[in-house]
Amino acid sequence: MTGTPHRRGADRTESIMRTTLELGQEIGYARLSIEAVAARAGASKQTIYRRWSSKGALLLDSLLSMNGPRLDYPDTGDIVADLRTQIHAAVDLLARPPFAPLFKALIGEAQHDPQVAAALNERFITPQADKTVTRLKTARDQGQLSPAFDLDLAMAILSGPLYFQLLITQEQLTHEYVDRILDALFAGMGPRPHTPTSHARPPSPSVPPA
Amino acid sequence: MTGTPHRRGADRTESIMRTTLELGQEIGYARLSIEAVAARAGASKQTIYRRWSSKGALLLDSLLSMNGPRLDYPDTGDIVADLRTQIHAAVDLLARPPFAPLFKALIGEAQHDPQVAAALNERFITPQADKTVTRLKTARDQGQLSPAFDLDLAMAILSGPLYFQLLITQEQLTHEYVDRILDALFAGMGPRPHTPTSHARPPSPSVPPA
Amino acid sequence: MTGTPHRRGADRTESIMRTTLELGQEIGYARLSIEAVAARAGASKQTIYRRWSSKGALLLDSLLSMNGPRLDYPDTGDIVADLRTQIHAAVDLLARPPFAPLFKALIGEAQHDPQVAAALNERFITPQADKTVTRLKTARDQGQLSPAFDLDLAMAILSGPLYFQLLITQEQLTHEYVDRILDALFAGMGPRPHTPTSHARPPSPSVPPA
Amino acid sequence: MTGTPHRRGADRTESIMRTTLELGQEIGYARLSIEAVAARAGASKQTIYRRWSSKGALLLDSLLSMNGPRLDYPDTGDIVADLRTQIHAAVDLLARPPFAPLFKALIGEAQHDPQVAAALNERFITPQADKTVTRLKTARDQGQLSPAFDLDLAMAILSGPLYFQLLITQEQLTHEYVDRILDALFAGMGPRPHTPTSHARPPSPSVPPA
DNA sequence: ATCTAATCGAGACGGTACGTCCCGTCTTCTT
DNA sequence: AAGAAGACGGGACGTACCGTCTCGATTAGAT
Repeated sequence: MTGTPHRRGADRTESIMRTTLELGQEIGYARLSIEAVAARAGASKQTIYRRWSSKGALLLDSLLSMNGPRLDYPDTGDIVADLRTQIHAAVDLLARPPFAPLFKALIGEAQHDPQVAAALNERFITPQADKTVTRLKTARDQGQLSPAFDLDLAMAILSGPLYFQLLITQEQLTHEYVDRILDALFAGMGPRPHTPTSHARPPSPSVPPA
Repeated sequence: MTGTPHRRGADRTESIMRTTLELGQEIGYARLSIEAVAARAGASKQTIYRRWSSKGALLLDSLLSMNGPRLDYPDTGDIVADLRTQIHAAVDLLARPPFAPLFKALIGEAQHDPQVAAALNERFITPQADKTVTRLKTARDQGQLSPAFDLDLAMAILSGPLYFQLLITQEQLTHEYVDRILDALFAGMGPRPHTPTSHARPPSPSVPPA
Repeated sequence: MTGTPHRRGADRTESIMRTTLELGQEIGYARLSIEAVAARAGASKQTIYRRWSSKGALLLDSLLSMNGPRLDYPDTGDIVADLRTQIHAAVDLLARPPFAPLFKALIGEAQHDPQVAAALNERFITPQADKTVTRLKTARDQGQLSPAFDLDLAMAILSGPLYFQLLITQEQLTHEYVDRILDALFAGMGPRPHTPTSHARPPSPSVPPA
Repeated sequence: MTGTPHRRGADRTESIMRTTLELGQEIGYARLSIEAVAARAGASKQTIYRRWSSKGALLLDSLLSMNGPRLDYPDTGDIVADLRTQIHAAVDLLARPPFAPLFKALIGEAQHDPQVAAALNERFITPQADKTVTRLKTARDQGQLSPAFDLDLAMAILSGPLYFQLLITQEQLTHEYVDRILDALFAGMGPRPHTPTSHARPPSPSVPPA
């Protein structure tokens, strides 16, 4: 007689994902084994393999199941402030413990598992990109964005520097760093009469080109 | 005294690294085993473990040993053109077969192996960043760069979008895409009288030195 | 419920033991590796380690599983003849090819593996000793044995010389040699009027059954 | 610079053998490696391999080099007493710590290494047997031994039971046990008017009862 | 309410690779 | 010339997990 009777379906799915996150946080993704998840979750390996085709797939689902603070854009009318708000939230969730190591590991996994890469894009990156582009479109219509700015590049330009910090240099990703990146991006690298962007401050009456 | 551990030592080292790249290209990093490298290189596992503490460390060394086309900056006087040249070269080497999969896998490995992450930064990323910053400093002194631009962010802003494309969306990284990113970055996202940047065209005599 | 762990369990066990004996005979115990047994038996190493904790334990089980000619004592009424019969059978089985080398190796293993030593005694030596003592008791009651003879020493005195020949001098252990030893033991080393023991000949009507 | 300069020849030989015994006593023969002996003795592996062809050969030499209390027979005129004295000495040396485990291991090694078996016989067993037979011959001439006793069997019959106790049952080998064996052997197993053997007492005038 | 089919926990199984130990040979440098 | 040091190819160790596979016990829905 086992302690708990066999529970089925969604029940099992959910408890396996919860265990995956727990165990992943404790020992790290690299040392996480399906065997160990099964043991800790009181599930059989079959039950896991029935649902997920790989460790990466399991982790992806587990992370997405967190249903953490929804990463949705506010619209206060100030695009830079809104980006800042949203990116701060994303950074808080994904670039800090306890989930940063797992999120990073997931991206690591995507480097040699095309299925994980595809699923990650489909279920997380693209939706996030869509929201960003939508919000930026509104801003462009309001004149807060250079009309020449190529929105297709938005995600790469906005997120790229942050992923770089997260994945490559692996230095701490602070709010202050996010702000500096945003300021630099809005100002541009090119030479011009230095019109100090006001974006680092609370929403000022936007759109005042002379 | 030669400085090298022994002739046969260096010999073995080199042949093991060559085999690692070969085999890694054939079967992919994930399925690459130290056992298999040893077998193909005609070396014993100990000989490999004597030199490298992990598969990641071995791959890092192997990739760096390629001594491929040196990724050094030209200085034609036009910063955008020079960045373009240099980044095109980097993309050709690292974001295309045969090395892209291994380079991606290496970064993947860095996500759960701090030693690999540290070595990657120390031996590849930081030197590359230093060269970039040096070249940008020259450009700033020549007025080709916004004096307000924070050079500490340069690598993140310039490389981030490319790594994003390489690691996250995993879409093809073309020269054309690089150019678009560069243009967008120099123009900036912020609204302003659209002074078309000249960077896509041959170096214009921008701000002569006094 | 069958009592056996599963049909396939017993199957595997049996085929591994058979392979052990085969391979052991071919290449000798010293060069016998669990790795090789696994490979030849088409089993995984884990399957072997699940059942046996060491090479010695595996060999012991394999040898005992032979269920060769049962080494049981006859009782013809003539103790010396019966000992001779039984010891001849034991010698034929354990002191000659194909099993002698493995049996010797097993005893060799017992010299540095207490578990093997204990198991060897418990499962082979002691049972054999018990049978011997039982048969000797009957003989003593019939006056065929010196009443002063210490039965606790029986195994050591009867088997010792044979193990000495087998393990130490490593000369051939012939039936003739066994007979000479038996004669000498029954006669004793001490001086006395040489009453020729009849034991070297067919059972003479010594002490008729009542 | 090493602490001690390279010493040569016999010096090295002797220190390696000493280390072998030391280390063998500490960790047991099974876990004793030539690598470890070399390290502890401050010798190179070559130096060991130059002198000994196997671990067994090294151990044999090391044990024989002890030059312990010479196992030579006294001749007090009482054969049983002399055997007792000599065997007690042998047991004290070889069947007790610290050398028993190594001696047993050596015999174990002889079971799968014919070279060790041959050397063990040639250099230890046979010489010992010769001494025994010589002493027994004297005793026979003095009428202390059955004239029918086959001296070729002497070693097997006298030593066999002790080796049995040492190698097979692996129970403690006490002086008392030795005495009981001697008594039983001299008395013989066969039935006869129970003439209590006097062997446990000082040499009584042997020679048969009329 | 019973039966049947799906699902589960448990864990054996063949397999691959791990990282380690030690083998016996070899090369190099030291004394 | 002899030795210390230790690199080297090789073989095996015992372990960890992989993904697949029985095997009964449990459970839910169809009868």
